[in-house]
Amino acid sequence: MTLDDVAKHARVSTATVSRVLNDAPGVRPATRARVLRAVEALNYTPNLNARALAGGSPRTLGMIVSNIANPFFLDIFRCVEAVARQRGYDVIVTNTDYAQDRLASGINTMLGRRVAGLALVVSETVPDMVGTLAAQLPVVLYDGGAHRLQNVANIRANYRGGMKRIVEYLHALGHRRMAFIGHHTSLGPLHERREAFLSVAEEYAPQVKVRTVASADGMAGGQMAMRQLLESGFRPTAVACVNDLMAVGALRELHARGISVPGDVSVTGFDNISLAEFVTPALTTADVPRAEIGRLICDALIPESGSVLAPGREVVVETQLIVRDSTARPAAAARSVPVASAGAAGGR
Amino acid sequence: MTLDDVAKHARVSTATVSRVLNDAPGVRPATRARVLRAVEALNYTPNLNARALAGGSPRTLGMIVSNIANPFFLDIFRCVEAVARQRGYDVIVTNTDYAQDRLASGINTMLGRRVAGLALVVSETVPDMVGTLAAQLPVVLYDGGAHRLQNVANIRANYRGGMKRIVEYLHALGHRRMAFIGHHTSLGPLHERREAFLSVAEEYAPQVKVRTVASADGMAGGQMAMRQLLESGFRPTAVACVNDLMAVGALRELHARGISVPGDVSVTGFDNISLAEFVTPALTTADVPRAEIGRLICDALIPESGSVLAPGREVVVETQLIVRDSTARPAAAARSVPVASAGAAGGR
DNA sequence: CGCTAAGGTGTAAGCGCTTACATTCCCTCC
DNA sequence: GGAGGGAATGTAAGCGCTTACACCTTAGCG
Repeated sequence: MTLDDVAKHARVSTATVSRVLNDAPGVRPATRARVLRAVEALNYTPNLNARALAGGSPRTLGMIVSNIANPFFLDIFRCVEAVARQRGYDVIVTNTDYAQDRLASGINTMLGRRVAGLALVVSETVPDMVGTLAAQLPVVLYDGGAHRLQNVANIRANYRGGMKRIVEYLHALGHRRMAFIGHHTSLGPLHERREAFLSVAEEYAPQVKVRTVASADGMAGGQMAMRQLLESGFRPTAVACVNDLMAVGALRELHARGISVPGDVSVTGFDNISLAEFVTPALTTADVPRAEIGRLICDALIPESGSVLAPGREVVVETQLIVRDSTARPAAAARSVPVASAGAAGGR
Repeated sequence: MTLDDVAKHARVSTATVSRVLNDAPGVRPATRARVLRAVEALNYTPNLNARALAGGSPRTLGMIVSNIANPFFLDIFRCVEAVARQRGYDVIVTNTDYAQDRLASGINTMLGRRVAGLALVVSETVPDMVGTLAAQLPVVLYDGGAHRLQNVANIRANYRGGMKRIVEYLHALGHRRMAFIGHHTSLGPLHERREAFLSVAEEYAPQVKVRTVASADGMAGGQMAMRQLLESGFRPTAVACVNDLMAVGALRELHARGISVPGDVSVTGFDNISLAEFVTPALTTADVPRAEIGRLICDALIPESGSVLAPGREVVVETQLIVRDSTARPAAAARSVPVASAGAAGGR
């Protein structure tokens, strides 16, 4: 089924059919109706490849995320999709699993598809490619960290601020031995959260002892990290996790060992994915507004929208502390007895 | 950057460049090297649209799922992607949120992109369109239910069998008042699970009392359904949920009301998503082998692979009961006394 | 040494669409 | 009634690629 078939059937030229399909002005209603009828009758589906090739605006957005299994990324994707869809775009997504080579190949695929714009919602190092990339199409970077670039729009969440709020909250509750559970701590933006944790904790040093561990992103990773932490001998009264998913894993390990949360140990997450409300105990976390991020991404990528976000500019979205049931004052015993094994003061 | 540029740079014709890029035989190694160097130098990315248009095999698979926010579907997607990727294909996915019109538009988009094959992993009614669809490209249907079609490959999980095993297991534990929590119970395959629950329960009638409720798919829906169930006055000692995600929501509601699981009420899920292991208590569920499903989908869609799954054929994958901590014998009181306003046992 | 047969490489015809430009049509107005 | 002017429609040139086919080497053989 091609445009030509439709044109013949409707007894018009391909140009007219094309006009109807792209609802361009200047087609007599009668003609338009005839064409639409032909389309219907022939069950015609435009060939998107041909359309893209011929230079019609592609109306497809590309998005690359680090870990689509993490609901945080998934939420962003869904928000972007919802907004884009509403403006007549669809979005194709690809996943890197934090692997840099997959990022590169993902970018190439997107480029090859000639997407109208590309959102890079990844934590891993963005190859130099991105520099030249921005010359070819609108690009927006979420969480680009150190790789923030001159000529692309940058969105980032104030992770430092959020983590600071979490640590201060824990400190205010009376916690003096804290740990941080992260993943891929070498990657820019993830590194930042760990740094934020450490530097805020340091403000309270030497009063507050810290320790950090890392594992793979995900619930299993969180569980593993908590296991390592506990086996290290360090006995934190509060554990801050780099994201909610890992916190859920951490919770699991604590439960398995009969350590009560928040009775014995407080746990915090980050992101405020919907799961955070559903685990037991419900997670204290920092909300990262995915809907807003999604909207910003679309604004930056779709020309029609009055973009607030010019290339080269950076928008910082704020996080918000959400207190639920996984945090509480440390047990009296823990508060008074400083415990010697707290030797391993964190990273650095 | 076009093929032409590369050709000029390498001082060959576009045909030769194309041959190199598709590693077709019959290019002198020296020439090949020169072309590759030019590609490198110019940082050339082939235009996938043009390639698809020109009739090269598309090497892109399409997949449509009902609810990508449900890890079950996401897992299938990831498995399909992994296998496809390994065979040089990439896959684009789109999401219907159980809406039939979005299914139709998704199919059109996929068709428009001229994907090499299309996997329909949806619960909603598949429009007649599918009939003609299969004439155009390889199509595989997962869970097509009643809409199983003659000319497409069908994969389905033995939900009935899995549900039967769950109900029998619960019955064997001594449960005599059971409920079922579902969603979209009008949709074929989802309807099937509810029916399976009811018919198995009926075998034990009138000894076993049942009740079913439904809400939206997802944790919030599960919570809502459980709330409705409890407020209805019916006091089941066991609740079977249509999937793990809803079970997690149900768990939450029980916890909020201080009803202990499995002490007061047993809960089961379905699918065995990874979250099922991480919630407290860990969910008893039925494992649906997503990896196998993913492999079957790829086999059906990618011609190279020695497809076990010819069009028109149906493959049934088996489920397996996974017993964890959310099920137990009903409390003695519940077994003898028909009504139990379960005392607060709650957390921990 | 000339002929043939491959193997390498180039040429050019599309693939299905969009769009600038040309053409036709139908009114309007003098 | 004919000229002028929009509005409606048609024509055709690509978009970047693949591929059948033509062409030109080169090597092998008699």
